[in-house]
Amino acid sequence: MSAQVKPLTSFLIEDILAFKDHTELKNKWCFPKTETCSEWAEERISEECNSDSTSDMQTDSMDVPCASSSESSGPCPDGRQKRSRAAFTHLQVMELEKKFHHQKYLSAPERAHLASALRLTETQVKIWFQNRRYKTKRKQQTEFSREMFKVDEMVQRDNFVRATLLTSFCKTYQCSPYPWDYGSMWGLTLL
DNA sequence: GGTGTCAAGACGCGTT
DNA sequence: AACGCGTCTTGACACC
Repeated sequence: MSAQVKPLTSFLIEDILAFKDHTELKNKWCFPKTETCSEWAEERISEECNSDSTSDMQTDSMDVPCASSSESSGPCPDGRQKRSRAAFTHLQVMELEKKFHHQKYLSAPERAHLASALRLTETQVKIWFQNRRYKTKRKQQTEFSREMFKVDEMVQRDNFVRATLLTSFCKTYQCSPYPWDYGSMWGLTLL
């Protein structure tokens, strides 16, 4: 690891300790119920120290994406290599989310820096941001269409009320011809 | 078994 | 040609 880049877990744990809303963080990342956020972070620090003292090459389970169980299981019976799906750790996702919240696009140097800090490949960071932008867009679109559906419902209800009122009005006062004969002129939509 | 989530694959497009 | 992007799909996985 380069000298400029902070060791990952310390880098992230400092942020977690600085995180104000522990409850939100715990809910988001499903910390064990008995653990406070600080306890959890401190435990991770001690884990990091232990792992550092044992082996530099040993991968920290908190930092490195979990390889899927299939990855070690080899190729499929038909000979094709079984596709694996890396599951990023909570800390990695949290850092990515934080960065994404701050900026939706990364420059190449920023991507390289983040990738090395999170011990991911640049491609993984790039794809994560790509997928994240798409996810945001999709969410916005569904919210928008839900709103439009609501508006449409309101307009229809409004038209129905207008039509009902006009009908009863005309019946009461025996209007002839009925107002809907002038609908196009008045710009009314009668059901 | 059905379903949702998510990293990665595929494809087309624009930019350099 | 190489690259990054948006978009949609796929496959692995977890949860019920």
